[in-house]
Amino acid sequence: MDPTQMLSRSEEAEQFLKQLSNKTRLMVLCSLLEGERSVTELLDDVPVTQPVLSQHLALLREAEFVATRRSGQTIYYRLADNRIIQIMNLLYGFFCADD
Amino acid sequence: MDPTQMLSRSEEAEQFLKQLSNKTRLMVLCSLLEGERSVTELLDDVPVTQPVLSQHLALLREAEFVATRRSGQTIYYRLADNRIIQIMNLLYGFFCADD
DNA sequence: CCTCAATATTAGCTTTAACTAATATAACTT
DNA sequence: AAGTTATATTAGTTAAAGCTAATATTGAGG
Repeated sequence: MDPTQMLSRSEEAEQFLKQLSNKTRLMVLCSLLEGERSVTELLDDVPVTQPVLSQHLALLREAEFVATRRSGQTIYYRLADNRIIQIMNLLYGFFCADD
Repeated sequence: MDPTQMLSRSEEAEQFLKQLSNKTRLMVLCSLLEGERSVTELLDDVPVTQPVLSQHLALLREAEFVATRRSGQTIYYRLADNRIIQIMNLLYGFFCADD
């Protein structure tokens, strides 16, 4: 591969991985692997304060890893990137299998 | 999964991903996908200075993502973690396919 | 032994990520 | 309209990652 392209591909991949490299975001994504969840439901699963969760959700939205739908005051999050599903399944196998 | 375990699994996964989340390290690992490489050979492939490359190699060694073998003054690096091969192949598909 | 080539390490600086605390917005409920 | 629940945002601080520049180590060859 030509060097300029190799560099820019690795920068994209770096960015992608960094957006994933956080325990709170991983727990959120893992929870969403099972299906749609409201913020309150996520707060039950993930041991963080509400503002911190909200900040991580904002990042996941900006990365377009997740999408949302509103129903009244409740906002439901779901996975929106097939690459995330693939990576999360791999990571699940590495770190969470046989539990 | 029990909450304490979920947290510790996500911390492990976070750590694992962070060690991967760097363009230089990704280029190194990508190069090593094709086989063993000396530091000098890696320097030809990866656009960084020698000390920077060496720092990233140290991190990859500590993570045990790579292993080394010495031959005279030359040190050869190779992939040493099957999880890395799997993730790199996935990332290659996401970011480098059809080039 | 002295020098050169290959590789590694350390210190200092800058940038980026993540947390806390406080506050804001938006939509139901009475 | 006022209160309450659900969610988001912002400012400020701290900690971690990455770079540059300088220097150290290790092995080979004369």
